[in-house]
Amino acid sequence: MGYDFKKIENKWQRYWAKNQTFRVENQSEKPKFYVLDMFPYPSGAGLHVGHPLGYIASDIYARFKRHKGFNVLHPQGYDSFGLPAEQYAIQTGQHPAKTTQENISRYRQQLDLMGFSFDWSREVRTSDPNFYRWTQSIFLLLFDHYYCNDANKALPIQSLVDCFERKGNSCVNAVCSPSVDTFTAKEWEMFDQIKKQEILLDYRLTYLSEAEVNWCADLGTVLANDEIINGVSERGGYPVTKKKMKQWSMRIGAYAERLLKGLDTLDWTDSLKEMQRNWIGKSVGAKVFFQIEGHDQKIEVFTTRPDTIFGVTFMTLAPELDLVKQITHPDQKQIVDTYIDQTQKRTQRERMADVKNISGVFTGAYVIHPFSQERIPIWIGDYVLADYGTGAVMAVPCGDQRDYDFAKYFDIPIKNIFKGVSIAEEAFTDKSNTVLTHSDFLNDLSYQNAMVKVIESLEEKGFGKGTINYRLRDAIFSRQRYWGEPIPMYYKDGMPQPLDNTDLPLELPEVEKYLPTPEGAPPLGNATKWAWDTRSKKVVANERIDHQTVFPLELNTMPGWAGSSWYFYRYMDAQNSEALVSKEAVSYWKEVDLYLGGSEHATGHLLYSRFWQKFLFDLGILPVEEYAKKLINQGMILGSSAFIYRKSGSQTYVSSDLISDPHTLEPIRVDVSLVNASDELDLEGLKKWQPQFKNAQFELKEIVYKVNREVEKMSKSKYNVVNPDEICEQYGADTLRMYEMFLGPLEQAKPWNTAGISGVYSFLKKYWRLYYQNDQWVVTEKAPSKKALKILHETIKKVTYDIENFSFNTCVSSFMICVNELTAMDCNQKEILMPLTVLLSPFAPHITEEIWEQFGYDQSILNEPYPLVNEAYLVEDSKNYPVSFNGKMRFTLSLSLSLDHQAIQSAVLSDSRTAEYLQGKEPKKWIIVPNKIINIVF
RNA sequence: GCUCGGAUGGUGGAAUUGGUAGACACGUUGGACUUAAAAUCCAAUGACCAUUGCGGUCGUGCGGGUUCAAGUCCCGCUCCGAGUACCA
Repeated sequence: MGYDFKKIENKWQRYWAKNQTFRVENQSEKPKFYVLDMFPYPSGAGLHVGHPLGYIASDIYARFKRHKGFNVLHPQGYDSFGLPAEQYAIQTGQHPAKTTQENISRYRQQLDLMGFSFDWSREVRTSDPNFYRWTQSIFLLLFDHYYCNDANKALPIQSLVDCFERKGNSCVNAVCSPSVDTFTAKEWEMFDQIKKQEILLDYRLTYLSEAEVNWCADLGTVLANDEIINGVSERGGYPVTKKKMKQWSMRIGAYAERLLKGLDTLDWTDSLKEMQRNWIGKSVGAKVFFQIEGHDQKIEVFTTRPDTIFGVTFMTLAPELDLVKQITHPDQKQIVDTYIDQTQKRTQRERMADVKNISGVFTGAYVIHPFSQERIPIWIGDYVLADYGTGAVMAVPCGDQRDYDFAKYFDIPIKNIFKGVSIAEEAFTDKSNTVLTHSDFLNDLSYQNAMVKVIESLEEKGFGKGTINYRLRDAIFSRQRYWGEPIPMYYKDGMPQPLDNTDLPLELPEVEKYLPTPEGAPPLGNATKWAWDTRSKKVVANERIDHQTVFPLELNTMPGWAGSSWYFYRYMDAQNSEALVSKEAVSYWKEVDLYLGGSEHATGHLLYSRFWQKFLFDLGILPVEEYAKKLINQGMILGSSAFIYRKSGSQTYVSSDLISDPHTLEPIRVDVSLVNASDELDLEGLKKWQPQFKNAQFELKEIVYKVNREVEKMSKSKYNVVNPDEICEQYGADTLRMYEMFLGPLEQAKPWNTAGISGVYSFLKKYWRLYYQNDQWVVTEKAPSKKALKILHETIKKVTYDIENFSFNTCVSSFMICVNELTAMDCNQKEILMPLTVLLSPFAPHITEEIWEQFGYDQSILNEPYPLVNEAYLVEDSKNYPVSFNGKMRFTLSLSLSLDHQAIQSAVLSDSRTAEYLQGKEPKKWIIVPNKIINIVF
């Protein structure tokens, strides 16, 4: 009997489940190692071959580390709150919890088929009340803390209250909303409760505010910046507009600098770190205040080029600013109002698509230049964004291209303040090579020197201040959805009040409908039992609301990233009902040693989770400031869609090798399972697949219909999904695992192509035959040859090195070479084959278990690096040997395993031919490249 | 526009980081075994020239440079991918 993968895989998967083989304890003599995957959202479509790529890689690494003697934590769970389950619920009325449960079961089934070594006893689900109870708890902690810039960490809000009572807020250096006014201790005492709460809300790390949000009407919810792509929603591609709403936000900006600095300590790819750096968007510059003519108020601008302040010829404000209406001159009111109206009507997408069109209007108002006292006209224009900086720009057309274009378009004067530079065509934006002129006290200074001097002067005269600005904006935390974590807040006198930690979890209420209410409230507004009784500490029916002891609860839920921002700590202690994770567990596991996931989370999950980490670190709950020192991004596996071509308006389809004029043809996607590896379409299958093809006619060149292929994202709607279950059925899980690794470098995106899988499959069959031939096990105790040992140890060396560098594709190649050579030598000694099995087992765990059962398991070999062959000799028949030039001599050496330079040197020197070339001279310098070439300088 | 990647046979991709370019696999061609098929095994396979020899020439997107030696390092381009986008 040959290699019966079905029998073997089935047997071991059951064995592992029954014996809980991969269960891991929170204490051990061994060193610990934590391998984490980004947990999946269990969608209704199930897994396709792209999903497991990262899981296979992490599983290989986890199994390898176990062999190396580590206590390995390798858990898995589900990010099970989310929009698709809710949308499905809206359409069908099925409770999202039910569909989610079904999807999870299906996922689990598929994951088990691939033989992953997860410790399922630690499974987490973000939608489980026992889990989200702690997500809510973290929310309450954020609510109960503020960020102190002096201590550079989060502190309890009570310490802020103490400070207000003693000295007011002028001495407080904390991160807060820009609207906060200064007050004294006395004034604080005089404020009523509501006012006090309002002020505190301006400091809390999670706060409620009237915010301009990205509203997506089709989804009925607010979206975060990273959920919008090209001005439309990431999910569904619906238009997004701006809208003002009361929203919970997270003061992530407080951590901007630490999030930026922390990147330097992380072993992540440069591109990913760069993405986060850009997203945080630090820019160094200055705030400058411009007095408005005839008003008390000043306009505050942020600029990175305060050195060009004498080049200012106008100001531009974002049309959304409230200030605009206050300062607009009556003569200009109509035109300004019309303009504001227009911009508000435009969606974000239209505004973005329209970058080239310059628009704006003059307000009729002026500011006074702080240094020159010149009158400077104030314009509004939609190239200025309300939510970056202060929403106001000091326009320097000679030094900024957008200001330049705006000035040219509206015929505003342009003042050149750069010596020896022409600005007739475009602005001069080069900072490295400037000399200022027409700039009063900054004349003849370079960029660097002028920056220092102007900021000094601004601060001295009170005209401004050196400032650092971040692009990173506070993250909106409210979602108008049902299927998310309830926010544990109730409302008393319009002010939010937290539940106690001991009252958690605040469980999701049942609702009749999952749509927003007719009044436009979020879906939780449909719940009839959604009020908080402060005496019984229980959720009670809405009709009992009396605003004395029973209050309405918050209707918004948390966004998708809430649970995923800390789930990896829950795995350490998943059943704990006392704390989100116990001190013992967290001090043992500490942090994730290897995190694997897609780079699409660069500015979402991977940033938010770092923020929560730093916050919980400040509170002493977590022991480290960065939870994942090492991160690998697996590349996406893409689908290879198949297209057929219909003649417009007919039922005739033209084979792709006959196409001459593509314009008369409509491309139509067909299911890839109907197409073979040579791009030939199964016509009978197609006719059965969809009724529209039943009476189709085909124009063929040969006897087959050829399709065209195109690489795109794998998705059900593109009919290009390849299912891992089918591959497991046909070739087995071990083949699938190895083939996915063999496909190419882990981090690279690549199209799925089943064509090459037979190579890996025949490798495993060949491997099996090393142990099992003619219906019996054939491994012997005979001593192996030196040559066989060399092959083995070369493979151990190479594969060990490659696994540690996540180069799994070359590992598979090394295995193939090894088995090919061993087969050719007819090699079946136990001393060779057993170590090989240990080495291969992370990749193909089922087949290797089967072999261990027969011959036992010996891991020691992985910890003994290539001890057996360590000598060097010169290749006899090398055509290069020896070559002499310019006083250097080149040799070719054999024997890869010798890293011992002494051995190599003595091998060379003891050769008679060497003496001939050296002619008695002592070698001065050796350049040794093992197994390659050595240079000797003499 | 800016930032970061990348470009190697018919295809996916190797190349120990400056040391025999094309490992390994797919595909293709030929052969063995079979009544036949499947499975398995063997051989050839970058291009061109010579194939009555062993061999030779060119070759890692393009153009230069450094070096005894460059796919790899430096300078200047071209094309492709990803991220980001009026960020003042």
